[in-house]
Amino acid sequence: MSCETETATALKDAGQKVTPQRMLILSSVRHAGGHLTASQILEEVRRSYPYVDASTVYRTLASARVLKLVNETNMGSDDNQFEWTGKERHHHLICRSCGEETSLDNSYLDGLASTLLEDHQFQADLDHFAIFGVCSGCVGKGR
Amino acid sequence: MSCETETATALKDAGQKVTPQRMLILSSVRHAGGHLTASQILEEVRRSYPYVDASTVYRTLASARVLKLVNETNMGSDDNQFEWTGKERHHHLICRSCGEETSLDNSYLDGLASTLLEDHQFQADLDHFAIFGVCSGCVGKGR
DNA sequence: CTAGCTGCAAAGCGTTTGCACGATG
DNA sequence: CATCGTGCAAACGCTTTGCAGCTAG
Repeated sequence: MSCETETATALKDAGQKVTPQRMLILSSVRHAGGHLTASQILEEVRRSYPYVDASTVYRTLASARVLKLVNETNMGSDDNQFEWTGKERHHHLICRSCGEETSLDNSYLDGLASTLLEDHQFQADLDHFAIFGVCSGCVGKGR
Repeated sequence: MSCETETATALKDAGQKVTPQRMLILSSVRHAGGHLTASQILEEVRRSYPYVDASTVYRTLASARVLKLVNETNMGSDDNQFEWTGKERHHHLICRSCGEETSLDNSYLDGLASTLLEDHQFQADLDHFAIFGVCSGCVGKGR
């Protein structure tokens, strides 16, 4: 089953209609291989289908988020970013200085999650985390 | 030295003027003992000084942030929250279900910080972190 | 055919900015 | 008295909503 068929099936299973706009929006997020802001998605989609409205993008992303097809994260800037929900959970190291983003394996936070559960009976939602700091390159430059 | 004197001194040392608005805004954050949104601060300040403008609050908070008197955090909602920068670093557990906030000692993230530095040469900025999840009470209720 | 998606336009919300007046040091 | 902060109003960017028409199932 191709990516597109899979996405279409997910929509149908949820009782939602498959429209060209939705397929473009979801494809764009899926194949970006990272985070996109809503406006980046809009821009991307408009390359192949110029009359898509911003509200359609927001509405599509909102329902796709409910279906767990995409997830939304605040990466520090004013507008949130969306990305395709892959199988593997992962996190991000974001450099405050140069903006570089590094993926971080989920195992780094497994320990923390179990400690929080033990000490605070708190089920931490550590599926997708953004950690800010300064990357190796920028530390070297004394920034 | 009282809280107010200390705040005033910090402003003067930075070459900024001490005005009643600033003192009220900073006092309000300082004594809240937690996070406040910009509009909560505005509301609070207007109780004693009704003609304060929202822009003044934003401008004051912006310069106070530069002076490290306050810090700003995105707690998941649309508008950011401010809090007084205390001596001790700490984090927050925020319940996705009931909204309850628990403070978390910094020690929980010390290990993570050193691992990130070792493995990725990444100086993580883990001074003030918001961790989302489900608290003990809400887990019990099956939410 | 009918539910629900789309585009358009307008409004909503938090935040920022330009400007002239007023207060601080 | 010079500088900087303030209030006011307007602008701004992102997001949401109401509505009429259209389209997928």
